[in-house]
Parts: sequence; structure tokens; C-alpha cells
Amino acid sequence: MGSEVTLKHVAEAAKVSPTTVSNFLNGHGSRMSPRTRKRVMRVIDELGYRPSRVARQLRTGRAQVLGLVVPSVANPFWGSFALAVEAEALRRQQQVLLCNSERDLEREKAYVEELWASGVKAVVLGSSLPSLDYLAPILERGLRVIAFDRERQPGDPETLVSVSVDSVLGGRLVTQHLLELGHRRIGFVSGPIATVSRRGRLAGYREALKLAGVRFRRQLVWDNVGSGFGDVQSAELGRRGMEALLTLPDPPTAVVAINDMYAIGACAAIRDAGLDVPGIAVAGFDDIVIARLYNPPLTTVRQPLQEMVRFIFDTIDDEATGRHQKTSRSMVMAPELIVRASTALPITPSSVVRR
Amino acid sequence: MGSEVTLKHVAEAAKVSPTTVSNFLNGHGSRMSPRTRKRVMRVIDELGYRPSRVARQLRTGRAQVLGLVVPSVANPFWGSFALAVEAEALRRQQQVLLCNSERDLEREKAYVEELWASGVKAVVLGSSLPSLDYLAPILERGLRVIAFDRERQPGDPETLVSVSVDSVLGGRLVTQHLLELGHRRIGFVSGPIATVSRRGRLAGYREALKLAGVRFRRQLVWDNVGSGFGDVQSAELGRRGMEALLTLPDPPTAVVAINDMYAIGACAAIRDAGLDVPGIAVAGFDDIVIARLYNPPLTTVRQPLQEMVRFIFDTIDDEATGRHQKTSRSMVMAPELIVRASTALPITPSSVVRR
DNA sequence: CTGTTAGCGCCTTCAT
DNA sequence: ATGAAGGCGCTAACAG
Repeated sequence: MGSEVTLKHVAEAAKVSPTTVSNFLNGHGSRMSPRTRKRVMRVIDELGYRPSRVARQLRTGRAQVLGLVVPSVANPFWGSFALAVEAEALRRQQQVLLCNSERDLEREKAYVEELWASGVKAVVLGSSLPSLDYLAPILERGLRVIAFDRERQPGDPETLVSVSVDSVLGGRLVTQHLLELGHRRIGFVSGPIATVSRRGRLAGYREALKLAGVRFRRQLVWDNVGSGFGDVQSAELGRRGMEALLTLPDPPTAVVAINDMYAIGACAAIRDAGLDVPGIAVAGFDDIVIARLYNPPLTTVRQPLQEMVRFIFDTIDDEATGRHQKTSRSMVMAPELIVRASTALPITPSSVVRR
Repeated sequence: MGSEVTLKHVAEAAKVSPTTVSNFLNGHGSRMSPRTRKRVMRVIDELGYRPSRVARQLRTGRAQVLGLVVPSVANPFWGSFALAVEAEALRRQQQVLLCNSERDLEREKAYVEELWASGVKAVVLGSSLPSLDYLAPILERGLRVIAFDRERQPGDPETLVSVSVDSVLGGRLVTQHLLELGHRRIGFVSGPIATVSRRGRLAGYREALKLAGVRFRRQLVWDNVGSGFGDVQSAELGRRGMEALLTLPDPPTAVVAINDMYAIGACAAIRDAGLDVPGIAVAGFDDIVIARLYNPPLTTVRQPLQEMVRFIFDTIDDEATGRHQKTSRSMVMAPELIVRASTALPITPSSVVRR
């Protein structure tokens, strides 16, 4: 039961030294006669020996584990992201330690430290809070952190890497789309605007309004400062936000939701109020799989997940080998507006692309 | 940079032996004078020392990591499940290593072995394949495996533990519901029926038909043996399946989808065909968050996630301490039918509960 | 109360 | 082509 097969056992059974077995394991098969190699191979197989990752890591200092911190995999966007990261990690023989921060600073911090203590050398940090100063000491010790969905901020630690879409542009694109359709009272539904990307999306919204000469009205922005901050209930929050906006004396005719889950909640609220979508137009963010399949299909802003994941791993490789040469410290990608029926009007402007 | 602070450094700086520091770390603070304790504490803080989990694990053999293998977190059901497991693990000071098997046997197997090699002592295995014989050798060595969403099978290894809902009952419940509404041509949309729970759901469907005296017709079951088997595209598969069923000379008037993602895809297909839901009734499984918020809200079968997660951890605790006493090797929970508008009829039978 | 000792399983010079 | 020795950072006897 407790007697695990170790390298030593293999060596004894194969009548060779531990070194030889180790050499075999580490691809130095050429350093021994074909006969010995065969024997070692056979014994390993017979005993069902698996080298201990723990011991190996303690010895070499190298871990083949990647940390991944996301707000919550209950949101399909983060689920898909986690899946994409894991798929790429698998290809590179790495494991992924998944952590759900629930957008809680303390929890995020605890996780990052825990990961570092576990020997993890690189952490992908999803949608993080405005200030990542708490990372400074741990970055200095050599942890590589790639922030995802969070554009690089002025005061950020030097060695922090960022990958994200241009969230301001994203916010501007959806809002302009709604403005072009003729909407003038456009709501904004979100949880607390306490991440960089959320701030960006809101800023884009305001920017678009300004460019169109529409006055920004605070009461059209629902950001639920009251309750919790997790993504677990994001759809529920979207619903509540929309309910609140609908009770305004002058309710919005269209609404920008902070992400697709909120948008779905908003749609439900609209129906519950006896209205319909796109009678009130709704747009989201992220283009989760369900967005296209919702009824009506959701207008949204897509993030180029695959490319972003590729950049993340290029960065990790890059820093693992030389001294961050090929890849930059900040990658901002273009968000793509996807127009669907949830923001349709009787007369569809010919300028927009439908899918 | 590479110079990490170790316990030894702390000991030197605090002018005590490594043992004392170790004792301090492991809660044996009482084994030293208050003065020493204070000093140690201060030095640890000043140096920013964090004990190496790797070394500790190598030494003690204890890991604070739990393995979690699911088909794909891109499906919100598994996302929610992963979140629930992680939340409970966090409470018990454990980390979770997340792996997406994509329902691929080789991949699942590779992950389990990888986890074992990493020193993981317990693995939660989501929705696994009919035969888990490959686990036998690794179970004998002491790995604890808790299968989730997979009822215990006759030939299963002795020490395997199972938690699941009664999937046959679940399949029967939805199907009977549709039958009660008067439907007689009821389709079944699924990916390959290659897991225990899927087989169970289909068996329940057939059982219900039989009890109602309705003949089972193979062509009403779409199980897409052709293409892939991941959950990534489950909604897409649902859509394709429904499309196929709609082209039958005698298309179904209602359909049972293997899960909510498939159901959502099926709904999209129905709309694309110019029909509507519940004009064709659609029911799913799992009660993902979005089910309630879909348009129309989806009838589905709920699994008691919280209780199941609790059982999982009770089991782990149990086996960790004594010799599996309190908990059993097989826990089958009751699925709950949730009736919503996606299976509504003009006249709603008064016997069903609405939410 | 505190220190000394002996490894956990593996990799890596350095010899042979 | 193979083997012996040392140590990664930590804990757990066992002494003092």
C-alpha cells in the first residue's frame, strides 16, 4: 500500500545503479548499452514505476505546472479560457493549477502566494484588480505573471506582462453601434466597476456618448456597489440591474451589459417585465458560446482567445529561455463587434456585418 | 533572483536551529519560549520567507492538492461543479489541479497517472467512461478515486467510490413529463452514448416510453457517432442533432437533450427551422445557471451539486483518517425535475411544480 | 526548551 | 558504459 516504487527499486531489480535509471528517464538513453537500456525499460514497465514529480522538482527546481487564476469558471467565458490555456499547456507537457479568485483581492493574493510556494514559476492572472502592487515582492523573486484581460497600467511592476483586448475600444464599439441604430437612452449594466477592463468598457461607453453628443447620465449606469462581487451570480446581477433600470421614470431603450452573462440576465428581466428583446436592445461582451445560440442571438464583443493564449505561452517560453526578447510586456488586441439579433431594428443598417 | 529564502536562512538569522523554525511553522509554537517565538516570527516576516511546499511534501508524503478531472469546463455545468469543489477544497486548505479530459480515455488515463506522480492522493473523476479498469493498479497503490456523475458498475474496482444522481430515473422523469403533456413522438439528442450517465438517461427514456406503451424508435435517437466527443461543442452538436431530427418524414414534437447545452443548441435549430419552442418541446439535464434565464426557460433535471460535493469531501476525510467507515462506496442521489416554459402547453397540468 | 541527525526520491557532477 | 556521493528544503525522531 504505502510502498511506492522508487528509482532505487528499479535500479536494484535491473541490477544497475540509480544513475543509469535516471539517465534513462532523462533521455540520455544513449549513455548505456542497448542491452541495459532494454532491461531498464522492462523493469520500469513491470514494476509500473512512475518517477516522483515532487522529488524531481525539489532537485531540479523546475516545475511543469502553470498557475491559472480566473474570477470564476462558472462563467463560460472563463471556462473556455481555462480550457484553451489547459489545451496549450498539455501540448507543452504542463499541468494547470486552477484557482477561482471570485474577484476577491485577498483570495487572489493568497492563491498567487500559494502557487509560488508550490514551486510554480509562471502564473496567468485573469481579470485582475486595478492595482497589482502586491505582486512586486514576489515578482522580484522570479515569479512570472501574465495578466489577462487587464491592460497594462502606469504604475505596474516592471516585469509584469499584460495581454488583453482594448477594452475602451470595445466599449466604444458596442455603444456606437447602438447609437447608430438611433438609441439615445442607453443603459449600462455591470457589477462593481473595480477591474481595469470594466473601467475601460465603461470609459468606452462614455466616449461614444460624448462623440455622439449624447449626455452621460449616471442613473443609467447600474453597477451594484451593494452586493457581492463574484461572477457566480453574474447573470443574476444582470437581471437585477436591468430590473432597476426598467423602473426608472425614463427607462433606457438599449443596454450595454458588462459581459454576456449579464446580458442574458438582462434579457430575462426584460421578458419578465412583459417587454421583449430587441424591443429593448441588449449587447454583451466576450461572445461566449451561448451568445450565438441565445434567443435572440446576442450582439457582443469578441475577444480573440486563441491568439491571446498563444501570446501567453510565447511569453512564458521567451522568459524561460533568454531574457524576454521576442515578446513585449504589453499586448493589446483588437476587440471585434459581433452584431446579432438582440440589437436588431426593423431597418437594419447595411453597414454592419451579420453572423 | 534565484536565491530563495529557506528555512535554514531563517534559522541562522534568528540564531536558532532549523528544528525550532520548523516547529514554529507546524503549530508547535508552544515548544519554545515566547521570546524565541517572537524572534522567529519577526525574521520570517522580514525575510518574507515562505516554506517550500515541494520539500514539505517530499518529506511528509502529504499533499494538499486534490485532482479534479472533468470533461470540459467550457460546459457551465462542469464549470459550476469545479467551482463548488474548489470552494470546499479552499475551506480545507487544499489546492485543486484541474484537468479537462474531453471525454477521451487516453487523456483521462494520462491525467490520472500524472496526478498520482505529482503526489496527489485523491482524485475526483467527472463523468467517466463505462470501464474504469485501468484504475485498478493505481488504486491498489493507494490513490483514492471518487467518480462523479457515474453510478457504480458491477465490475468496478472495490475501492472506487461513486457519487451521482440516478440517471435512469432522471431520464424517466423528463420523458414521462413529456408523455403526460401528450407527446408521443419524442426525440433524444445526444453525443455518443459512451458514458454511464448517458446510457442511464437513455435507458430511462426508453423505460418511460415502454411504461406508456409508446414504441421506441431508433431513428428518433440522434447520438452522432460520427464526429468528436468533447463537450466543447456540445451546444453545436445539439443544434446539429435537432436539425437532423427535423428532417425526418415524421419529426418529433418534443425532444429530450442529453444536457442543457445540447438543449440550447436544439432550441436554436428549432428557431432556425422557422419553428418555435415550446411548439416543439425541449428538455435538458443539469439545470445550468443559464437554463432558467434562457428564452424560453428550460425544463431540466437538476443534480444536487452541493450535497454531492459535500459527500465527496466527507469521503476523502473518511478515508484519510480511519478506514472508510461513515461513508459508503456508492451514493446515488435523487434527480429533480424542474418544469419550465420550454415544455409548456396551452393547458398546463396542475400536477407539476413551476419555478 | 532547543539542537543534532537522518533521510524523503531524485538528479548531477565527478570518478572509474 | 556505469557507479558513488552529495544535496535540493524540509520534518521527525531522538538527545541534551
